[in-house]
Amino acid sequence: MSWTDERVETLKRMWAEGQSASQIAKELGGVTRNAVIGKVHRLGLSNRAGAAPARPAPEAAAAPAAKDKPAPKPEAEQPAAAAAPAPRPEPAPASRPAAASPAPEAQSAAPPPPSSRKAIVPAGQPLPPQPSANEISPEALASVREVEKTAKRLTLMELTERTCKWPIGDPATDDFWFCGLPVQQGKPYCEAHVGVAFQPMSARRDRKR
DNA sequence: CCCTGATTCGC
DNA sequence: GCGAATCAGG
Repeated sequence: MSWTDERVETLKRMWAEGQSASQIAKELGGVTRNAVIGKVHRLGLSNRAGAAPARPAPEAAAAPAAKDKPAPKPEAEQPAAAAAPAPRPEPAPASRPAAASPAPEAQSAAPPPPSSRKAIVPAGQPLPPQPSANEISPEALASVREVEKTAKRLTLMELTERTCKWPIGDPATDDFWFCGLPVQQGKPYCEAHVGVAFQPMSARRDRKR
């Protein structure tokens, strides 16, 4: 795969959106996160908001000796960076593009409690893609079935923070185990199970009787 | 252990 | 220019 304009564009966009290099690599396909990071650097768009610990000076290493080591120029870094001391108006930790709320009218939630309350957190994102369907997507179901074939079949005691805790089988029988595949970070389940565990919203109607 | 980005350097 | 290997940190 090569860095076509299109791919570079996607890279730029996603990087700007705060997507991680691995996510971008996954999206692009055919490249590793290393490749993405390398490209990001070469493109000169490195540090996103203040999240870069910035490797301290690696320090000019030892002796170049006789090899082809042109005189190491101490200062020869990014020319562009220096010229643009980007002022950072918003220290917002969230790198999400502010949701467009064209409706200035009331309607919006978030009734700000007058006071006497601990500062309420700004509130989460507007949960964008919410398919109205309360059904599990066919793909999700399919992948679950697929996954259950390759699951690690862990026992309760074998579960860790990083193993999918999705139960499979009947607890009343020996045929019961936990998925055990690597969890999706921050979630209790693997990707496939997260897909079915966190449904958009369940319209669990009380049975219509 | 999982992840993140940063840097180096042979290609 | 590219990106694997490596590094440093969370």
